[in-house]
Amino acid sequence: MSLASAKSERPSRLSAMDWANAALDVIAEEGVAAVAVEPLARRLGVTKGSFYWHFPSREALLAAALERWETMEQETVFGKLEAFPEPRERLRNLFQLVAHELKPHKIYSELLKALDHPVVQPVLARVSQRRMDYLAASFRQAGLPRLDAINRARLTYAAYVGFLQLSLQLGQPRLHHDEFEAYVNHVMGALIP
Amino acid sequence: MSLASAKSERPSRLSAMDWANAALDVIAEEGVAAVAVEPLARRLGVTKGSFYWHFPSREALLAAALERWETMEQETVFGKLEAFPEPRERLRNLFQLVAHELKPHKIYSELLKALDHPVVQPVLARVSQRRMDYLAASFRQAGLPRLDAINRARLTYAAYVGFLQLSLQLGQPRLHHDEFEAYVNHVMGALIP
DNA sequence: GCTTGTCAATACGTATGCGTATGGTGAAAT
DNA sequence: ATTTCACCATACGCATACGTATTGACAAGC
Repeated sequence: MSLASAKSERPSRLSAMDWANAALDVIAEEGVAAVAVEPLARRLGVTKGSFYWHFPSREALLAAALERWETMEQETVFGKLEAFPEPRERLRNLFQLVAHELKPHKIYSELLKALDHPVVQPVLARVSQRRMDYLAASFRQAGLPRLDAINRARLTYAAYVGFLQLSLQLGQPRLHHDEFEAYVNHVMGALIP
Repeated sequence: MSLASAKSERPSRLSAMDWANAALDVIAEEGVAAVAVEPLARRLGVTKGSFYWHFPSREALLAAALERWETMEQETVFGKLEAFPEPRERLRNLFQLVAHELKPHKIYSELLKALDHPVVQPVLARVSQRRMDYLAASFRQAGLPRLDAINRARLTYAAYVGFLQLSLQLGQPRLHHDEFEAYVNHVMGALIP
């Protein structure tokens, strides 16, 4: 635990980033709708008098939190994949990556449920587009024709999004480790050329 | 327009089913969170004094609406497919069906975004499970081994759910008719054995 | 024609959320 | 030691939502 990161430490004084981080925590746990000023303040051990010093509105907090998430996102997901130059191998590792680190995808999953919100929509549109472009480029390098690569990327990303919602939100494919491993292998066999 | 179905007809007196239908309309248009008593009453040209005669609470309305949707669901989606006994052909028609009738899937898509709600969750769990079982059985009949059929069903349904969220909610793959047709063909080529 | 039952209007109480205004506090700067 | 400023508490106004209680309208049945 660092100086001012944990929730129950009372760092005495907060910064705007503390609020943004707390907002991201709440999004991951209870969704965007649960990001309310007074509950957040209680969670941080202060009152909303503090909040409105750091932010002019709830929307501003959401925007700041999402901006923070978007940059973190880009580094973690794409950074780890540049180590694999061979496209097929990179795709395999992409699947393994999103398969074994389900927790960091909770936020993405919750944001999918809040696409009505005008602040959320453009952020998720950018992130999703970047990822699909990345997928399409990888499929292209793996030998698929241009249009096939694009459609395969759409299908692959849709499968990712759908699996996220079904497992994280619905709890539907409640798979154990072995079943999950078998599913990932099946997906890779079906989607990687 | 029938006797008491349209929104601006003022049928003078309402039934519980009218409220449930209106709730489903609102879910399709604005999501579950938008199902509020007073706005619904305004929409129907009455006040909430009417509502609380038909239903004891908002939750009861949601439950009634979802029950109605679940039964309608089962008839429309599965009924049209029993005409095709050959499994591969049936799968093709299933894809074509959900591909060309996107509007009836709006409710499903909105319910996916409301899985936090305790009334929504079990309904969507049942519907999704039935559909995945149906898919798995079809893949099995198409010649896939048991476990492969199950995993292929998971993958296929995840692709369906993901495409729904990406297109209906995010508006991400904003495809024209030809592109869409090409995508569906690509999906069928990749997923149907 | 009077009663009864069904559906609806009105008024009220309560909770929660956003945002504002204003005053308070403690630590650092001078 | 005093001032200053960043941060926070408190109190308020307002809107929206759920739910209750009471009264009213209107058609059907007797």
